[in-house]
Amino acid sequence: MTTTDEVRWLTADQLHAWVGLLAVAELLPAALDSQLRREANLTHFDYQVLAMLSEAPGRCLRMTTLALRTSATLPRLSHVVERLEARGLVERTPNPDDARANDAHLTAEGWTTLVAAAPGHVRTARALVIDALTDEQVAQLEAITTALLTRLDPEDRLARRS
Amino acid sequence: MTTTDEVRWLTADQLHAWVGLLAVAELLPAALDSQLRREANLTHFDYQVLAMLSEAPGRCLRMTTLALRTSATLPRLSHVVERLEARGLVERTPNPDDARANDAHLTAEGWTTLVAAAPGHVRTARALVIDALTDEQVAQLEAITTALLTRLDPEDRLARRS
DNA sequence: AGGCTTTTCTTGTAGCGTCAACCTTTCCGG
DNA sequence: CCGGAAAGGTTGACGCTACAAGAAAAGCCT
Repeated sequence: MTTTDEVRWLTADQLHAWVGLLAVAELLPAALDSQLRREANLTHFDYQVLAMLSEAPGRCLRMTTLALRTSATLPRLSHVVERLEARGLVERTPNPDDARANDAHLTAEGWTTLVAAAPGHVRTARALVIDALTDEQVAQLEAITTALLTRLDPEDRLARRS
Repeated sequence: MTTTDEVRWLTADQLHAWVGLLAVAELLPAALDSQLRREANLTHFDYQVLAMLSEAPGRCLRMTTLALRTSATLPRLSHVVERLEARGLVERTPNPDDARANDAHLTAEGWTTLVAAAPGHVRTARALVIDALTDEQVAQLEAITTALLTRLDPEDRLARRS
């Protein structure tokens, strides 16, 4: 895999931005997990699953669609939904149109759990990210993440609800 | 923990930036792990450990210092170094000045492993992040991550080599 | 010096994610 | 139709991380 090309090392500015991004990518998920574990006994990924279901029509999505919306692999989602189902927050039912597919839908208890967890989560999002930036920086961040996702997620599988 | 204050929900712009950042924080570490696993049989965290040691004077750091430099908990580092030591990439020796402390230092084999892995890693960093952004955006990203780290890492434990 | 706290690091366990293998069902070419 | 390939999910095993507990040395206070 080592081409004969010379390596183009990073400049000091580029290195700073790179190291900063790595640190954020390392610390942010841990911080979100920690807060949600404490206050709602949920993983951040659990929360995302419940949130995506809550926004879907009928609060119901096929497993594959849900996996794409949450940027997760199918085995991972399968395991997580299995646990959420054991806790009564989600239910799986066979899809009537396609016997291969399974529909995951949010239970009433899952809905109340999500509603109870949401305020604390949003507060954390503000405290750690949004309120630490100027409005201009928020706009810049949106443009930057969009650019990065074209590389990180070429098929653009992410939720584009608009 | 639910204060009586009303929740300040996110605006559409803020939500976009937030969701984008979450997706990046989810996908970037996975992509880096994947590339390094394939080409060098290293975790991205393994790589960071080796890289930090390589930059230290004498290619040697105390475990606690190394943990701070890599934003890791001490148990995590202890386990990782144990595996790296089993592979001959790192060695642990008791610190002569403080009998509680252990020094981790890079072996010759660890150095060659790191040197072999570095070009591919830098290429990935460019392909996924740096080359996807304009110079102006790189500067913006550096400012944004710096602002975020004051919240995510209040004690500012991260490497500040300058 | 004696005892208490703090620091430093290791260990063990439980939980979560990845990977490979597998089983169905559906699609599609001939 | 029928047989092979693809799509949709599940399962089990393995590896890594967090958390809690513990051991040992250093610092501190009197």
